[in-house]
Amino acid sequence: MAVNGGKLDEAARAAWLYYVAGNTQDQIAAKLGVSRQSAQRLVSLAVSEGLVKVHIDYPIAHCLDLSKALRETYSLSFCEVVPTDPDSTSTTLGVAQATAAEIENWLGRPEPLIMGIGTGRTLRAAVEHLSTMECPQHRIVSLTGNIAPDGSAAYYNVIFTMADKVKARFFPMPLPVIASSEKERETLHAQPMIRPTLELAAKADVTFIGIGELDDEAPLYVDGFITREELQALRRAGAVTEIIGWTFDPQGRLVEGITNERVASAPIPSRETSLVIASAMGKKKLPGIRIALEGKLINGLVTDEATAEALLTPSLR
Amino acid sequence: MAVNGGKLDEAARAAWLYYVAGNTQDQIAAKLGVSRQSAQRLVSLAVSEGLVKVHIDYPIAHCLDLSKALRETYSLSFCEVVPTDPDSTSTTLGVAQATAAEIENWLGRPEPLIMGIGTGRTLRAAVEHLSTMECPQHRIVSLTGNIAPDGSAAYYNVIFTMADKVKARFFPMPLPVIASSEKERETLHAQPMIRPTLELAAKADVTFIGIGELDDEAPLYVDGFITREELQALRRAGAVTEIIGWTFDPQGRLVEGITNERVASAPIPSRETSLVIASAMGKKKLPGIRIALEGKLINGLVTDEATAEALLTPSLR
DNA sequence: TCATAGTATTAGCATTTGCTCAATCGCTCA
DNA sequence: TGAGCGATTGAGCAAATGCTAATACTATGA
Repeated sequence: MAVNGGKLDEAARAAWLYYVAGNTQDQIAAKLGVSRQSAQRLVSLAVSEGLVKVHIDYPIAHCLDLSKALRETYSLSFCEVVPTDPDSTSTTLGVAQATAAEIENWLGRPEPLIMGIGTGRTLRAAVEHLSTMECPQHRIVSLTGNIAPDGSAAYYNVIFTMADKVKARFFPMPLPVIASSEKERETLHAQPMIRPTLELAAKADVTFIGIGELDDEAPLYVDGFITREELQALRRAGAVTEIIGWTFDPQGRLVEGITNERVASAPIPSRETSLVIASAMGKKKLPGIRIALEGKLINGLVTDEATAEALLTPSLR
Repeated sequence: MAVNGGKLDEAARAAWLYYVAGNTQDQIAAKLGVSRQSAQRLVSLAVSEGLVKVHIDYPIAHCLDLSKALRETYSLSFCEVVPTDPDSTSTTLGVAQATAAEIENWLGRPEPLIMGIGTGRTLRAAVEHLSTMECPQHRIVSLTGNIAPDGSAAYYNVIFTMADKVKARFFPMPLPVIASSEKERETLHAQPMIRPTLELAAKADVTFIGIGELDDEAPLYVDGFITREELQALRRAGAVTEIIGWTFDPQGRLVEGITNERVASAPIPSRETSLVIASAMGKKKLPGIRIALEGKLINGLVTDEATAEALLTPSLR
């Protein structure tokens, strides 16, 4: 650790000399007393370790227009649109960074607040972009259980990753994502360790969530929280999208009778009294995002240009 | 403006594709439908226009140690130490960026606050690194007059530059930096436009200042606020450093009888009830920083490694 | 002491980037 | 209409960067 820390220290220094002071790698090598190649390694290590944060501080007109249009069309309190890289296959590029910036923005406030955190690939990517911060005044509460079907910690439950980066009071949910029966869920929720956490989640000032698909790569199915049969039953019952374990039909209603009665997650916090921000982009998520917007399941959105444009084109449904 | 804005828009997009999405300039050129060289130009334009903000998000152990040591030695409430580039001749490299980040940090808070702003090269460089922000809840007050001896706006009075970047309520001081007599100063200060500004300055929650030398390149002299004779007289009277127009001797006392009676600046706000952060680095500023620290003229500091180390070496005085 | 596995370092090369200079474009004004 | 002039563009090249494969080093255990 000390060795590794020392290495990162050097990497940070090299990256500083490179990006901030504008040195070439040769100059850095000379200053740090290493070879040119080692200097290059240090810089690229710093980049790959996420030590180097780049952001483009200019409101691109088209993105601003889209974000304004989305805010008006769906009466959102918050909306951020990042550029699209047409060739990239990533489903988080840009959105992750912007979400991280918004999370940091909230955590940077001195007055204590409660932040709710959902789950998923996008949110995980966002959390990986967080800076290390000290904010013991805040409470961060997971909205979903963190126990995978095999008993291990669910990988895409981001709260533990977040705890590595941010010093705050964390409230994970030591629960499965979906209980085996409605009764079990009630029992679990009544536990003295769980109840206060659920109450905290309901009081969140701001909440960040992802939006899940229910196609063949549905995260809920891929991660083993539901069976293939349950997935198919959900789809037959009209479920199209999933948010923190809850599945919704195209009208934004919870699909009844299959898994929702057993979902152990907290409900989505109130959109009347708090901010619920979804981060999602990409064609596959489009129907889900639309449902979340039209069903008023969210009142904040981080997405990319291409998705924003599609959301503003009413034609294809 | 529309043309220029459109250009910056493209530049921002190119920079985003380059730095965030990780494209090469050839790929960017293809996506934007321009030549490789044009793409390169757009990216470098974005960099030179300051659209690209890079920061290294890793606490370099040595810098942290120094900042902690400085905090303890001089009972500071705030201290930030940035790396030193041994070859750089800049007197602002790193410190400007770190100061800008700290200013942004304060301005990002939702609760209204009063920020005092001094003057000088370092502060100006810091302000140039600020992002554009909307924060109408805050009030930003200049501690020094902004009228140069020739009647024009004083260049190193940073409040107008800051107003270009940040949307807040600004309170400049339509005064010369040094009045022609003690009496004139009293008259000026009694003016209905000035008095409330001075009162505001005294209530600042946080204040950012630079530290000026009194050698032959003393900013006060170079910018024409004092004559060569006055500079020499100040030095003979023991003055070593200058903060927002006020000159101090090695014990941190105001030097009497030469210019201080005529300085039209607001006093340095209280270090008991507010945070006063100085940004300065470099050998030439060392005596000034020392005086500010030992004389308790400040309770916050942004500096670089080399300067920090020198400040912690008591030997040479 | 020596073998060994894993890690770190170096050399060399292909790619990418930044810069200069000459050519072209587009706009203004006579 | 066309000369003049600044701004923009593209070609070519030198510098900087990133990658790969080969080599050296280090720590561990027999």
